[in-house]
Amino acid sequence: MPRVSASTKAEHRERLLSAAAAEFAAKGLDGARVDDISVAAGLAKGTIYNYFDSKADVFRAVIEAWSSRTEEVRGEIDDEAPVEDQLRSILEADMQVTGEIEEFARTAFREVLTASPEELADLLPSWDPVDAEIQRVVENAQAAGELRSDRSSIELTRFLLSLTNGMLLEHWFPDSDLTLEEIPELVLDYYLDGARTR
Amino acid sequence: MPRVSASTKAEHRERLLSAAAAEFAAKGLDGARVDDISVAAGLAKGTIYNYFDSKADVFRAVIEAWSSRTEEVRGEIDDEAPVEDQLRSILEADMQVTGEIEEFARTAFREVLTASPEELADLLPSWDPVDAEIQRVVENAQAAGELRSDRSSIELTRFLLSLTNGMLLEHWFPDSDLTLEEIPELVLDYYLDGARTR
Amino acid sequence: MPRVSASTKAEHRERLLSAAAAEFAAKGLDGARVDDISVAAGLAKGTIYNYFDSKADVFRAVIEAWSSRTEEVRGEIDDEAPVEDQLRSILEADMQVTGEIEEFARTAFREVLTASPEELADLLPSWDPVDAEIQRVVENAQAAGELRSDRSSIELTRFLLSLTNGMLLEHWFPDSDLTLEEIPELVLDYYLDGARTR
Amino acid sequence: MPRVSASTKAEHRERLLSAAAAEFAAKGLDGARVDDISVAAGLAKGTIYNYFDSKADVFRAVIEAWSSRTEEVRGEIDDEAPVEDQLRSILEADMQVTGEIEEFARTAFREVLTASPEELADLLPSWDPVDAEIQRVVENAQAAGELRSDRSSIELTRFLLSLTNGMLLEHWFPDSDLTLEEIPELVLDYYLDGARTR
DNA sequence: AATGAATGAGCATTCATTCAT
DNA sequence: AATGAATGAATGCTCATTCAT
Repeated sequence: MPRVSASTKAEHRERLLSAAAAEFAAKGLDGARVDDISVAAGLAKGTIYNYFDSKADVFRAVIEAWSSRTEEVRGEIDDEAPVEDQLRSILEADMQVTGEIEEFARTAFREVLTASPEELADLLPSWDPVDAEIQRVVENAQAAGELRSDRSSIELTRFLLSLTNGMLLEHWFPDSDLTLEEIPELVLDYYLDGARTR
Repeated sequence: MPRVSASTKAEHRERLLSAAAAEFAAKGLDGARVDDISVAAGLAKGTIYNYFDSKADVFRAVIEAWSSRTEEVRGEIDDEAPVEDQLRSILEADMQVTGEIEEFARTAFREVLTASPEELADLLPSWDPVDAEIQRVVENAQAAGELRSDRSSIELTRFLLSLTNGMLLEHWFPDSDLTLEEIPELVLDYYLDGARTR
Repeated sequence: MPRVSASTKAEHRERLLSAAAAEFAAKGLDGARVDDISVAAGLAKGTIYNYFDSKADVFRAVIEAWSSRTEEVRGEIDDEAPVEDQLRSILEADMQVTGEIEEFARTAFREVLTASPEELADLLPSWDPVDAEIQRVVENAQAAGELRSDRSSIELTRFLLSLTNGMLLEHWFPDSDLTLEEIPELVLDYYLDGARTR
Repeated sequence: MPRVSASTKAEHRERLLSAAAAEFAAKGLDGARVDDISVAAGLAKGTIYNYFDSKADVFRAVIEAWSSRTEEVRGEIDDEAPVEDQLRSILEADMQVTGEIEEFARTAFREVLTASPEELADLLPSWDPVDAEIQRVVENAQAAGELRSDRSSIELTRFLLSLTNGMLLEHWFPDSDLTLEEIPELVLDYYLDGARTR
């Protein structure tokens, strides 16, 4: 019989992920110390290696947890609602989850800008550059005539993602007064109507 | 009498900055090795410390050089031109300079996302969150009725910066097919007109 | 009632010894991992500690098994045969057993050269420096006038052992083309007649 | 100007090699700690890495020093002398040098028996299985009719090397009473005349 | 007996920075 | 100013062994 039950093991894994998110958030990927994560999770320094292969593996697992959490929170999108509302609920869910792991998210963003693609591949299992869910909403809206059709759905999706990511960056700039909560509304406004006088 | 003339010293400093930009670009801030920078500049490994106090100091100096270069390239903006053209020339100049130091820019972006504000203060001399030049153009355009007036010039400026930065991020994502050259036109289109059908 | 029968236990022990021999052979004493041995034997990683006290204890047990096997294979020596034939059958039996555990034998040899005598004592139960069986054959041959009598039987025995061990070493040198099978004949030739012209 | 002169640097290297030989001798290759070697040489723990790339590199360097020392001590061989005398002076020189680094030699022998060829390649720059100097002497002696000609010079050289190595092994066996000094004479006697009654 | 999670000592290597020359 | 040897703090990861179940 194992020394701890499967449920204890799962709990330990949770605690490690949680401690890791905090540690990465506070110190960044390079700055975080594996031993500290393990100890912060209430385990001995080496124990984390019973759960993860390496520091990069821990990082990857935290990202995955974030990703799952996002899908979970997004929930179902109502296809019949105006594009505005559909996008709003997606953006709000995203910002909510991002807020939950606020500081880790910043670190994760940071690592995407890692110098070498090889290292990056080590950190992210895969990176789907276009968000499928958003693209679906965009396509429907184009079909319904709500969004421009002179740009492909991929292009319009990237526009939304770029704008959102840019806002997040802005939010993370030192001394920024842009809060996470305002982002969805701002993004929607700018995304849909642009800056030109109508 | 100094052992090397002032001009030699200036040249050594240039070479160090140049080597540093390349090294930071290739390996990131953490990954770059001070020794390598000094040697790549044709000097002995310790010599860089006669020019800079620390690795962070070198980084800061590279950023400053980049910043100066940006202002230099932008040149004068024609106040009378349509807002579209004014913004285009700013964006094109920015992308040109970014292109010149492509990889370093990515690293610099990355470091702005550093976990702790203290460390960041160590890296960046100051960080003016809103670009004054762009804001001026926006204000004029609002006055001329070319841009919406229900948002402040600060807000519209941030919109432009966020979108541009988001596009840069997109450009730097692994396997992205978005090139630097296309960014100004895309940004302008999205910025001015948004995604909604007109 | 024990949870496994005595015969199951004996079989587990066998499997562990066998897996250990393979592991030590492939990785050496230091390189071998206790966990791997246990798992390779089809048991859980900690189970090996129900059979052996420590890694050194496992190693010792493998050596003992090898030693028993050697005696078993040698069988009876025909006292009446020429010394040449007696020695040949001993050497051939030894090389056969060595061949059976080829790679482990190399590791065992290696460990005999361990730096500290204390560690060695931990690894080998005892080490009888002169092989009694060979010495008996040598003594008989001296009595029969077949071997020189100006050297003691101990000396002549050591000569044989040194030469054989030296050949094994040679066989184990990287890129050696000396095979185990040729060793008995070569050893006999050199041992009996030396290198000088007769 | 460097902080220490070239001669100081050379001396440091010597001290490191010396400390390394002692450390490897006492603890074996695996057991030796790089830090300890550096500190034992009177330098800070990291300084050894200014002289060598890795632990394996240090080991290699000690082997090379041993090898050079052997050539140096062997000196010139008198081609005209009887084969017996030529071989004796080679063997005596070898045993003398081996004696000088007695314990390290044992460790080096041990590592030649390393399980994997790749690791070995990491330790030894190259391994010439037949000693050229001895082979030359053997060839001359065969030409002069002093040694058997039914075996190639390579074979007879290997015979000598195997016997010598076997004796060294014997000498290193725990509780052996065979001294290094006796080895040359014993080897010569056995090598030339074998064990059979003449 | 069997299991396998937990433990924590142990270690090679890196590299920013110092400073004697 | 330039040099480059010396320094030593710092850390990811391994693995023999323990022991609760």
